[in-house]
Amino acid sequence: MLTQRNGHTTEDKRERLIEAARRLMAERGVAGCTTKEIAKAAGVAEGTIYNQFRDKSDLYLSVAAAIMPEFLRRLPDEPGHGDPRTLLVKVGTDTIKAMQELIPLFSGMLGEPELRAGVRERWRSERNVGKPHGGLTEYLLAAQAAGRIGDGADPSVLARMFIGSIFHHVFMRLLINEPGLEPTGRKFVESVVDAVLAAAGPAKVKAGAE
Amino acid sequence: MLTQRNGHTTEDKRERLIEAARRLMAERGVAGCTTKEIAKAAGVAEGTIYNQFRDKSDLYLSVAAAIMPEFLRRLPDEPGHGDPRTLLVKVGTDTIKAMQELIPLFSGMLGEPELRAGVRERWRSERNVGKPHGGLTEYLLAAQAAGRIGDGADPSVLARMFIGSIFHHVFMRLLINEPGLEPTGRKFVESVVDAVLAAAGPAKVKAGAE
Amino acid sequence: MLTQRNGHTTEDKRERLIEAARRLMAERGVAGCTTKEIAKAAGVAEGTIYNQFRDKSDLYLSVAAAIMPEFLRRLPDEPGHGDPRTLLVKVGTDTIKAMQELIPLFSGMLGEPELRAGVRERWRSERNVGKPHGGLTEYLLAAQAAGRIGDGADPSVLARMFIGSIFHHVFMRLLINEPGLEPTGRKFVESVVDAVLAAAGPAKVKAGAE
Amino acid sequence: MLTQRNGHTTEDKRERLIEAARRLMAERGVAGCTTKEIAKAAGVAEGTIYNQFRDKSDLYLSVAAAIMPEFLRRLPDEPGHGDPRTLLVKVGTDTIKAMQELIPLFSGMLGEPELRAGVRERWRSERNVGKPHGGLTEYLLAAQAAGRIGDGADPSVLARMFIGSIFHHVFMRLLINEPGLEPTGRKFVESVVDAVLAAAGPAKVKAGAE
DNA sequence: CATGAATGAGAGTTCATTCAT
DNA sequence: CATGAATGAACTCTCATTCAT
Repeated sequence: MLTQRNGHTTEDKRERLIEAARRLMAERGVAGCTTKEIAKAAGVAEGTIYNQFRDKSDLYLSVAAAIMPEFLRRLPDEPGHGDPRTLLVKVGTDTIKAMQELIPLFSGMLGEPELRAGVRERWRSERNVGKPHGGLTEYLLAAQAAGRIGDGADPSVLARMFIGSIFHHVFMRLLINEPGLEPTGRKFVESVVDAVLAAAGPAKVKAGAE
Repeated sequence: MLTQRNGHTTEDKRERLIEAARRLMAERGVAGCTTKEIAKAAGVAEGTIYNQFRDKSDLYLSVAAAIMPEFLRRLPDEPGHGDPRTLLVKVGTDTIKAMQELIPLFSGMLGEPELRAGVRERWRSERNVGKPHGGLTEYLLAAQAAGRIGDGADPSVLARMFIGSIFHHVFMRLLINEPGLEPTGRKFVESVVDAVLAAAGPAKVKAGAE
Repeated sequence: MLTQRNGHTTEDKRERLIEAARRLMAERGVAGCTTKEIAKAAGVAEGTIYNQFRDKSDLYLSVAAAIMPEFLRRLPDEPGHGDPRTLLVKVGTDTIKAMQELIPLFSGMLGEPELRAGVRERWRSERNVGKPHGGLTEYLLAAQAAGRIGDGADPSVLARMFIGSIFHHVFMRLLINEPGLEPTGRKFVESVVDAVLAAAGPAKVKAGAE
Repeated sequence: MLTQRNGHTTEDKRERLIEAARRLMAERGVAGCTTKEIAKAAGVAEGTIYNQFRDKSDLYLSVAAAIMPEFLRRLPDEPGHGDPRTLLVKVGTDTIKAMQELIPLFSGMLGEPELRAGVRERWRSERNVGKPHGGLTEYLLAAQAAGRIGDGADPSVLARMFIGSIFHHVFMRLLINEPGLEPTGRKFVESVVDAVLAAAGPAKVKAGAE
């Protein structure tokens, strides 16, 4: 690993840039984020961005690529254990937190076809990335199979409703910035989870009876 | 009605600008929309924008103000009649169409605090504007009271799930632009409506039995 | 005289425009003065300016032409009477007041050769206009001839020093806007008058001895 | 010294911009001076202005800051030597030259309160800057103390008359641009100096008798 | 590979001027 | 002659990108 004279490695710089861009983009949106600011926040020269990334779009895509795996890792590898309601509430509040970064990022890409093509390209290779309900669908399917939640509804639809509600909730909060909204939105998540479980119908197995 | 030298009326110009901006913003997002392009698309000189609107933000807010009432008008004034499922599917597909314009518009505002403050200001005066689930909540409440849908879930939560699912669906489609997705997304809406009705629980009154 | 339906005469509009332009230009300088503002201040439509004046420059020149005669009228027609010192102090304080309008006007013309050519043209036809020391020179010459002030210096030079001191004084005040400076600058004028009289040398005739 | 790709040094660019702005502003005034022109005259891209200066105002203020020290340096450090008349004539002709740059610069600032505030701010820290008669006052005071000029008048007033006459002279020349006026105005300066010395009264010490 | 001054296309905005009414 | 919406050239300033060091 090459160590530079300032004590940072090259790999470091790339990561620092992604980290800085991620933070700034979550705060101010993509449009309000200049390369100068990102470089300064990362503690590197502006030109360094162009050594590490092809252009600004490439940096954005790398930020997106860095966030998604974390986002998807919210879900348990083994869905059979624990109370589904408790788990879904946890997943929901985690999702709220993650969405606060993801939404400004994605929103800034809407108007730029090239960026969108890039993100599409990158996501094609990764399972479930870009389809945030995908992992959740698998979890719900497994939970239905185990009888831990009802099987009265398509788990894919349940997952979309769950994610969609939270997505919309966070989006509107970012847009309107109502000071009254509770920061984590736990109560909101709980009511959504209850509605999702109600849509699924009665479980075959009592929760917590493992 | 005063006719200007180019054959258009004054009122016309303002409307044409809003119409052009609306179209371009839905296509390319707010950021990818220059005043020059908007003026050209409206068949008007760039300076005319500044006769009709204080600045570009004011034009954006006017576009938003023009879209929202149309969006809210989707809902029936009298919720007691018609099959709830049929109606909700209609509302859902209308919402999909409206969201295709609203989402690029709103997304472009996320990074700009001043725009957001402006939209907040304008919406404060209008009932339900900016809270797209509000009108729907009222409809569902009335439908529950009439026994046309089940009352096993908070109608506000049902409305959020309904709107949220569609919002997220359209957003991701705009982002990923999967050519495979059906344009109107009717099938998607139907499955969401079914899940919402399932979450509400069994209706007291048979649908269509009026 | 043609009377318009709003009760103003055409001549009125021209005067009102000149008056409004004069006020605004003294306040904000020529550059900070738009045709829209001037028209509004005059209570007429913007287009009316172009009925009354060829263009904005023509309006400026008309303002200049309106101010100068007033400025020159400060001097007494018959210089033989009154105490020269008292009179010069009066002339000086009047000049300060006039300069507060003239300097922003002239300053705005410096960078525009066409305006300058216009003002040169107009002033060529009027005696002493544009040579503000000219009238004063004549007064001082007469006062010297009458023995009311000393004849130890060229009256033209004395006049230039007198006017120049005040011009510079007002200019710097407009530039720096020192709040400490007394508004009328009477004390400053008195000291300048004393120095001018000192430069002229002792008078042959005692002041006030007529 | 870092050499940039076009062969100029960085320090060079800043100086070249100030030099170009100074020349153009003296020629055409501040208002008639675009950033595009200044950049072109300096042989630099327009954007470079904004690397070196916060905005156009900052460039103006830097030009002003560059001119003033030169202007003040006209005065001798040791006022006791040389014939006062000869020296004052030299100072006067130097002042005429300097004023040809200073007046267009200052005139352009009259209508812009922010610029004026900026120049006030910068001048507060430098002795005598912005009070062009200040240094001259000190010289005249010393000359009076040495008996080389008369002490019959307040040296501060004498200095103001001297500077004021020249200021007004140059201003009107810039405004009217009479081709007949001699370029340096030496004769004018001589007559002013004579009047100033006359106002001061007879010297105690014969000129040139050191 | 790191740097950051230099670049210039292009953004939003202003404003003197025109002209159909 | 009065009006004021329409006009578009020209302005200041931003910012992703380049490249000599």
